[in-house]
Amino acid sequence: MSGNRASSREKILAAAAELADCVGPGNLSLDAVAQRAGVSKGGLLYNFPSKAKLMQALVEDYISKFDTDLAAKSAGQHGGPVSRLAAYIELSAEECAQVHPSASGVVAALAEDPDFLKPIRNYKRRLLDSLKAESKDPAKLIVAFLMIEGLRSMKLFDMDILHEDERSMALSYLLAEAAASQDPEAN
Amino acid sequence: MSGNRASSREKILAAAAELADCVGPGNLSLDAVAQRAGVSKGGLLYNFPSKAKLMQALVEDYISKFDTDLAAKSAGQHGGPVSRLAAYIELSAEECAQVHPSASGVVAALAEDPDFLKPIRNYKRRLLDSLKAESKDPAKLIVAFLMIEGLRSMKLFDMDILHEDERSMALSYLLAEAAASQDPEAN
DNA sequence: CTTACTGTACCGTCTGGACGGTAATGTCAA
DNA sequence: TTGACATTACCGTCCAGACGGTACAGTAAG
Repeated sequence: MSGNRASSREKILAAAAELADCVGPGNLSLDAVAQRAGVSKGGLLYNFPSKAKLMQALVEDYISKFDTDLAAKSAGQHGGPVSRLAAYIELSAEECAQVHPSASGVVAALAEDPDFLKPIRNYKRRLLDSLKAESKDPAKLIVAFLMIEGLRSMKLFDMDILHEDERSMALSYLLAEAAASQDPEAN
Repeated sequence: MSGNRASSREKILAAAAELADCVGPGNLSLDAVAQRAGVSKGGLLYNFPSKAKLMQALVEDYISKFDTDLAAKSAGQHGGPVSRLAAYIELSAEECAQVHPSASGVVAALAEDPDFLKPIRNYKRRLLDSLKAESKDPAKLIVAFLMIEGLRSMKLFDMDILHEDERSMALSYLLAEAAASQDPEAN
């Protein structure tokens, strides 16, 4: 019955993200995380030797999950393979539709030290570059990318002011763009 | 020679915003703010009876400055009066061009407690509604609004990954939309 | 014997904020 | 004009509590 290293790690990461969401990103304490995760503080520090490492892991975990999902969607997990832009748009839309912002841990990392977000910055830049390479209309790509960024930040920072019809309007615009960029005849 | 209440308030607010920018939003302490502002901690607490009030003031100050600038630009401070959408786009662009993110205090408030951002959410919703009332093409308004939101969040959270040509591409797209929404013949 | 913890005790540091003081600036009656 | 009192705007000190992190003894499973 004793510990499974991997499952403890995940429980702790999940607990940290949830807590950050409900107590506020700046008030994330190790004691609280340990309690929420159902491990002792000693156990927490056994898995993550410092708070900084926890934060780093939170961010890396978020990125790797997003990247895995993106690859799966792009490869055509349900339905045939789609363009990466379409996959990116759909995935972002799904993420924004979630009730629990899955990236609240990321915000906690920001509160602790903005540098923790550097991996995300790098990931985003690489993603944008790879999308650019596949796109025929860079201007429209930038428009779509910025819109998604806007949508995501609103959700993440609990600033979502859009009505349902406004959001669906934005989404249908994005998906139409993605389809156009994918299908040579649509232009 | 003794204190001017108003100037102390402003010095403190400015110091808090600057500090939040350079020490990280979560590490904003009253002592540090007091030192930076050139007042004692007691003096700080006299002007803002608690940290929460400071944060609130930071956010309100940011909103009111933005709103004042928007009104001035819209009324045609330099050049004739422009549409509010055009003014909004230009103002946001200027804000994003700044080296010092003028809203870093807002991020500090977020770190303390996400609820401090509610006034901003309300302001944004009202702004969007008023722009909508003036717009002939709500879909394009939403696109523009989301793009600006994306641009702003990137700047604010130090996630600005766009190259110069990409940013200017986005800006020229936005300004073209603003002009089109203003000038009935351009459609 | 090792891995993966639990649990407790503890330390040094930092933080918000309460508090008592005080100099300068009004206010106002005599 | 002056003295008495009130208010404003701040200073400097102090403190209880929270926090990150360490140390270490114990334990249950494989």
